[in-house]
Amino acid sequence: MVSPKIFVSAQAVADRAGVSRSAVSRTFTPGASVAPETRRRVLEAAEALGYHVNHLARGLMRNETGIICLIVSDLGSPYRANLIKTLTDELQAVGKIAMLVNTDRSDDSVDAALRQAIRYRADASIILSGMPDTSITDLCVKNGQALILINRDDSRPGQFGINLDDGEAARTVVTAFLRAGCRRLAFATSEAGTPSLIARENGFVRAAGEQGLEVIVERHGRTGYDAGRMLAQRLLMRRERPDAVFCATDLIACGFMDAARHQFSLDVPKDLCIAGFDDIEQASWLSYELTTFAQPVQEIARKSVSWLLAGMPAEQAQNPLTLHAELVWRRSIRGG
Amino acid sequence: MVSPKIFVSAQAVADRAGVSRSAVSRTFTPGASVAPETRRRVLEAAEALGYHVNHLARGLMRNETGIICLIVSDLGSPYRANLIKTLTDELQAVGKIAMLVNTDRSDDSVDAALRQAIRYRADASIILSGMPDTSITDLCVKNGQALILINRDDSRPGQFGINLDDGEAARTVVTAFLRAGCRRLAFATSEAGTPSLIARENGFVRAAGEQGLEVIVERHGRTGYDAGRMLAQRLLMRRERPDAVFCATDLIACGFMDAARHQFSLDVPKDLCIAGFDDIEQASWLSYELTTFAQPVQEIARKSVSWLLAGMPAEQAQNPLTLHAELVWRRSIRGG
DNA sequence: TTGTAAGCGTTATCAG
DNA sequence: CTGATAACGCTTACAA
Repeated sequence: MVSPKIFVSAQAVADRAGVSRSAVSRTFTPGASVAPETRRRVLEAAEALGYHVNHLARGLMRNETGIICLIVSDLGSPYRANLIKTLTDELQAVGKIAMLVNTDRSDDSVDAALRQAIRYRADASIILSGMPDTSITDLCVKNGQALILINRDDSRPGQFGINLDDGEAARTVVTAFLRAGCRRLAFATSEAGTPSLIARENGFVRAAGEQGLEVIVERHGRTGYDAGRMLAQRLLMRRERPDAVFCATDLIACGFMDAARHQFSLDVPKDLCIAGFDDIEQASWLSYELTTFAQPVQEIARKSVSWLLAGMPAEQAQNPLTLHAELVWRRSIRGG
Repeated sequence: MVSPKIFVSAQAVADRAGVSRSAVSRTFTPGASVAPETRRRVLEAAEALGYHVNHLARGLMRNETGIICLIVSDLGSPYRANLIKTLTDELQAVGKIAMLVNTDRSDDSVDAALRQAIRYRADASIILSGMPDTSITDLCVKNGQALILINRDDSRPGQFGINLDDGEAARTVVTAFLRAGCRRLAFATSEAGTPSLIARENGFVRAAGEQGLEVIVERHGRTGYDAGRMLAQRLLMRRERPDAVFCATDLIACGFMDAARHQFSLDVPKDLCIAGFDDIEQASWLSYELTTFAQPVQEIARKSVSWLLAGMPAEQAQNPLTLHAELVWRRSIRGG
């Protein structure tokens, strides 16, 4: 950094407008009482000088910075990118600003991220992936920092959790597979062990069990396209090849489908039915036309923001909010 | 916001450790001189109290906040998401933090974003899309805010520009198409009019012209998959169907390829050669295997950050930096 | 409605 | 090496 950084201050504006600096402050404080004429002169001077309120100093006094910290891993994936996009949109719409912390590098980096949030006195942190230590989340809550956990499944007091009904989605898939005449069910997932992935797996195995069917569960690597290809490799080489696969995410499903078609020359959905989860953009592409569950991204973002503004509704104080993931029917399962 | 927000201050730590607050400050300032014993006691007290330096206050004094503002549209697209991910990674590695502003909503929102950057006294802004008014960029530069423009093609003094050699890439494509025996060239692009898209178009038309070939340029809608499908619809219904298409981005190429195969039953690359640009993850998926140009994302991020830290190298003071986009050869062009 | 003055949590300066 | 003191740019009683 070489720059001089000489920003214009409220004092300078006050001098030019011939008023006190409090008058300047009030002009830029919504709802403060200031005479129209004073206001006009202040705004004129501010415009001429290129004045912008220093939000750092303001945050120092007001004890509210307007900064919301987004803590996220796997930011490059379509689902996450979309969620971030929607969240920043909603935040900006109410005058907040997003601070972005990427936790791809290491495992304890969620803690580090949360510490950053505290240092910048963020009004809240939204955790989209990874689990922080309770010690540090306690610190956040103690310091009055709101904490929102998305798809993380746990619900400690003082935190706001949003989850999906992965269990119900899993039941829906089993029904669809059965109706398509499938009997040999498989679940393809990664080794990540994320709460939502686990919920989908357990839900699927249980629902299949209730129909008297056993599920082959295969897991491999990091959640993504390559994992899907690898999982197909393993599952489709079996003697008793599955005829229906529920993939933990759409990315896995895309990889799985590609391997099934291009490497095993299978016809989807004739030889093999596939379902995914997330409804990423690629799921609707002509090469996939994947039947999947849509994450209610918009609603997740809206609920989060409204909670930030209005405080936690009493009903949610203890239990996390559970939203519905809607089935999007496309061609990867027979007989829609 | 309901929360009380009682953060612990340096004073509290000083009291507990039995030292002055300057001692506390020095303990957390890299390179400041403080006795080991004092340091130990301060750290102990800080740990016990859960103290974290207030970066807002620090920024106020130091005139350096550590905040870098990322201004971006189309954040959900694979290329942009990946760039953001890489940039935040690189920024965090040197102790900076990213502030994210989404400019999808309106056209003048880049200006609004830049104003946010000023309000929070960001050390720099990195503009990944859209063009701000010169009036506001001048304001940034005047205030000592560094400004980095990526793929924006212009180069005003005090700003740091990074571009790709789209022209050379275009020449390379023409050569590849000719070698594959293609004669009827087309360029598929959106109506966005982004500098890089225009550079690719002009470069392609020119390079083809040098070989005595004319290019059919078709443009439609917003840059993305759907535009690609639509463009295929138009181009492939022509009497003289093109036998080679250069798509302005990979997303367009994916849509184009899908439409060509699934709606026009064409064989890629036998009936039709396709090239894209960006090398997004999907380009390597088995359903596409798209020949494309890789954006040097890592290098873009590295250069940006190093410029932030070290200041602008003299050679780049006037001219933007031009990086090379490497051809990634896959199966969508015949005869690699 | 306005100005004055105190204070937010830091860091930089400067004696000791 | 340490501690007092003065900024930094703002908001907000409080008094005028």
